[in-house]
Amino acid sequence: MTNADGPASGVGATTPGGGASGRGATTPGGGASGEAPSDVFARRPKRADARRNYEKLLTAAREAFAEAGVSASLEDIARRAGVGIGTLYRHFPTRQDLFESVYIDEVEALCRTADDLAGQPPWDALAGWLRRFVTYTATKRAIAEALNHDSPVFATCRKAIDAAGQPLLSRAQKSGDARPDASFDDVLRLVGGVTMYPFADPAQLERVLTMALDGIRERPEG
Amino acid sequence: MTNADGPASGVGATTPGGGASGRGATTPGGGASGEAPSDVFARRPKRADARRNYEKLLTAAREAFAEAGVSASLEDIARRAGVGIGTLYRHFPTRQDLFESVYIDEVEALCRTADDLAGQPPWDALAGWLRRFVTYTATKRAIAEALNHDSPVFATCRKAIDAAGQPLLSRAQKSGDARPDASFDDVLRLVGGVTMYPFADPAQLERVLTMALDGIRERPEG
DNA sequence: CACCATACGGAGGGATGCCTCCGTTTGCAA
DNA sequence: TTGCAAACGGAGGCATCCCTCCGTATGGTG
Repeated sequence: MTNADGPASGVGATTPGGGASGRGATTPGGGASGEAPSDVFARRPKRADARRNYEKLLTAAREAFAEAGVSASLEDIARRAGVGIGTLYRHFPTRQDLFESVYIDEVEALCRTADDLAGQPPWDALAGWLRRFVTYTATKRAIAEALNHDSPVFATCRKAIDAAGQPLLSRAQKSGDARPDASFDDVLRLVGGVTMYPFADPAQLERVLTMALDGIRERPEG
Repeated sequence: MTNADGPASGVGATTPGGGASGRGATTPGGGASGEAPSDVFARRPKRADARRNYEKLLTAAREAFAEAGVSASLEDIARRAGVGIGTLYRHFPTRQDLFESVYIDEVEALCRTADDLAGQPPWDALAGWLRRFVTYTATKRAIAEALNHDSPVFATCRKAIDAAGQPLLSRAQKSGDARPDASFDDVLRLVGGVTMYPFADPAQLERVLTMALDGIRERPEG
């Protein structure tokens, strides 16, 4: 797995001292109980009903952000999830927390697919992962501009994506399939941009994606 | 001074007395003015102070949208422009009007560059125009998601862009420079996506743009 | 079963934004 | 210079959202 280590489980639990929104309370820093964090990101609640509501909120938030963008009303999200507004705030003290949690879910799924593709030939592995990356950006697009890019969560996720995808690119470059003068970040920008606007026609997505991949591919001869 | 003109033309002149934001319709029957309107979009006010404020508002709006996104406060925009909120509403009865006006400005500039490039070799002309297109999308990005895609203004702009760029692509395809299996819309999506996120490093923008253009280019061998 | 820590729901105060309305100012033509 | 239509500014009513607070409900354990 890509996660090298896992210091405290709650990467983005609550904003540290300096931050605004002086809540706190939830997920107290002192909860050093002996749980084995399965990954860096885990921070699900433990009681059954709480966990259920947590999931419902996450789903509702994903939908709401996709539909209404980053300015979706939190009260509407609570309504969609069928819980009270208070419950939303307990789980996600700030709007940022909600963004981050939705985002983290996506990143985890994306990183997992890199492992699944490890056995493929270099170019196929890279192309396959980039295809998966496109669906990731489609979800991310809605909340990207509001994600706090200085947040430690964001940095951690970015590192996880790099760790998952960078090897695939390097391998394809070593084998001569991918052009050598492209950085990993270049590639992500090119491919990620493809979903800037939603596609009505899946066939078109396929065509555009093919063009993007051709742009990444090494040209046959000079 | 000496503004020698004032043809009351325009796609969406100010809403008539009643109130509802019924757009369009204008299309003055006669076009009795002696001047040939250089484009379909013009709808500037005629009195000097009004025109001045109109421009100030447009500039302020462009800035505000770029910074704060589509949900920028209208009152803040009026403040930036140094005019009262009432003035803003007189010129732009709805938020959509403001979006559209900013957008139209950009489209006009983009279309003009197509003419400038007409004399270039096929591929150079296409590539040059697509480079300009990138800067257009950078501005558009902020307001794109809020633009009413059903608006007649949007449709008109889209047509104008097609009319400006499509010939460049066709020419490059006929000359064998651009791949034949790419529609104009495909190309715009690929290139436009490049600016999904702002670039800190101009050199990187150049690299990614090169990759995108390579994806559009016909591959050397068969 | 009984207890209590944990979680829940939603009313309500405060803040902000949207948009209208109207008294005042100003450009410009006679 | 004068008169008036056009444009201006901003107060204020209404709507919405954010977030807190606290009484109530419930899961899980002894």
